[in-house]
This record gives sequence, structure tokens and C-alpha cells, in this order.
Amino acid sequence: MDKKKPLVIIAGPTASGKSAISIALAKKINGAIISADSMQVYKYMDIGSAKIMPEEMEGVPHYLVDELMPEEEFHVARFQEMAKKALDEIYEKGMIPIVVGGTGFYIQALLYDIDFSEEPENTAYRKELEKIGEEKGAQALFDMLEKVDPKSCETIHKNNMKRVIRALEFYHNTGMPISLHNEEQREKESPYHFDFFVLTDEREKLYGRIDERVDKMMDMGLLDEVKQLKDMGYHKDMVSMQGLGYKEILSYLMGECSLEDAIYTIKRDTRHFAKRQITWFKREKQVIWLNRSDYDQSSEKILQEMMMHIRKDILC
RNA sequence: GGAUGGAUUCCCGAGUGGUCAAAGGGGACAGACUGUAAAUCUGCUGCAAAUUGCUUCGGUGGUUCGAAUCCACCUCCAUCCA
Repeated sequence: MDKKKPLVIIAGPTASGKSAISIALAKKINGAIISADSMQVYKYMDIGSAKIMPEEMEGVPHYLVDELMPEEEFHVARFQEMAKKALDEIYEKGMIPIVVGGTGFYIQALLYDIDFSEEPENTAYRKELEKIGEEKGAQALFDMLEKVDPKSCETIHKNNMKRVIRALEFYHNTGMPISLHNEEQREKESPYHFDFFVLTDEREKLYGRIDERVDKMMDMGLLDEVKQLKDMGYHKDMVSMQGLGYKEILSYLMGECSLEDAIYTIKRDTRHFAKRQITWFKREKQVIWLNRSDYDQSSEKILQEMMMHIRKDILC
């Protein structure tokens, strides 16, 4: 009786055309969009995050866009909490939620309802660990982890301080090794009846579009946008300002590099980012890949393909 | 016309007789990821095969047991003198 609720996901690397398709799909199936994007949640960060603007939404409700101030912290747990709330509202209205975004980790957290709850934030301990890492190096932290959670040491590389710290923090907070927690969470089955689409394209085309888009962002005034954020007092230590396009322009504004270098770096790192996104989605099971090149780059045709899948399960 | 410096594996760039298929960086490619994820981190990059073989360091020829490294000539580039 307890029928799983429907959920459509449109994921894919940056510049693969997710936004446009998601609007078109939402209009067809009475959908509402939940953005799974770590940057578009922030206010004042429009150009660099390629945020969809109200006039482009065509009346489709959007959640998790423009909801946070740049000084606020955003992370998976927060995303999950906000997204679940949005889901409730959408179901309440009798609409179909469409999760759209490129942050695979966030999508996974929502889709499999991974548990993040049992743990309070503990910035003090984290700071302490960061200090140890800085002063004594990565090996020192790794040695600490070896004592409490040797299993994690097998999977986390010792140079990956952030993850070593997180594992230590988790153990400190819960008394349980994170490796065990992860193992449990991995077993989970999704509570949703979902269609998980991944929009992609041939690498060359994707990269070309990324380069073009960065140039377009500059034309649209990315420089001014970052300048404004800087004037408002936002700085590079904030999570929001570590977004692609923001940290590089900020670095230019601080006189650390030329504008040319900044743009070059944005393009290059965005390409790297796209590659990482694709790698992530490759590991997801039950994914429907849609390669733009297989559909003559036509959003119309891709949409048709999506509708076929959706009609088969969710709408019936 | 003369002088000097340079030409290195996709790019930049080290290497100045054997330990060199050649440091380092970039790019490309591949991967990890369960509260910073647009973050953080890892692997790999001449060709072909089990610890091996083959072809590379502008070109040709030479010296040597042995050269990317030395010599000669040639080609191109840079700077300087005419």
C-alpha cells in the first residue's frame, strides 16, 4: 500500500543543458524543480553560478535557488534537509518533483535518504584537527585515524586531509567508525520511485561549451558581480566564495593574478569539474544516460526520450 | 654577410657521455568520494610484450664499448653586429 513517491532527476555535468530541459519537462508533467546545486542556492551569485533567472522559469516553481546568504554554510546535510522539505511541499501540491543539478553527492544523499542526522556540528574539534594537520602534516592525522578506524584508512588516501578529518570527527562525535556508518548507508534502497537521467555530451563539445559559457559570463558582468560580493564583505574563506568563477576572479581582484590568468583557470577548472561530475554519475546505478550528440543536440528529442521513460513508470 | 644562444616526448621545461623512455610543471585520460563536494584527493601519460624488447631528444654523417649529451655540416628560430 505504501507506494513509493515519484521523483525525476535530471543530472549531468555543467553546461550540458540541464536547466532548459528541466523547464520543458516540468511544464509537461506538472513538475516543480528542486535545484541540487551547491552554488545556485546563494543569493547575489547569479552569473557565475549560471543560475536560472525568474523570467526563465516560465512559471515553474523552483526550490533551493536564492535561499541562502553567501556567508551561510551549505553542505550535504543542509541540502538534504531543505530538499526534503521542498519535496513535501511539492507532493502536497500534487506536483512531481524534478531534482536538477550537477552535484552528484547531494543527489545521492537525497535519493537514498542517507542518514546525516545523529550528529551535531562540532567546529571546535574540526578546527583542532585542522591545526594538527597544518603543523604536523597529513601523516599525523592519518596515524590518529589508524587507531580508531583502521578500515577507513584503507579507503581514504592519507593526503586527503579533509576526508581524514571528517572520519576522525565522525568517530569523535558518535563513537562509531565512519567506515561502518558508510557501509550501512550503502545498503539503503531508495524510498522513491525514480527516473534518474544524466544529460551529457561528447567531451569535446562539452568542453567547447564550457569555454564559451565562461566568455559569456564575463560579457554578462561576472567581474562586477564578484566585485560587489567583495564590497559586501564576502571573502575567500567562505564556502560560497570557493565556487568556480568566484575564487578566481576574487584572486584577480586581490591582485594575485592577471584577469587573463583568472579566466584561463576558470575554464580549465570547470572542465576538470565536468569530468569529475561525469565520473560520479558513472558509479550511480539505474541511471539513464542521454548523450546530446545522439539526439542531434535537440532538446526536443531528448525530452521525448525522457517522456517515454517517465510515462512508463511514474505517470502510470 | 658576421657573432652568439637555442631546437627535448601533446605543451612548457630540466637534463650536458653510461644509473635516460628522459626530472618537474601543465594539459589529456582514468579514478575515489556518505556534513566544506563548483570542495578535497589519487593514478596514469612513447610503442608493444610477464621482471623484457623496440623506436625517440631539429636533420644527416662521425667520434666512442656506449651519445639527448662530444665533433662536422645542414635546416629553422631568437638576439646582437653589419
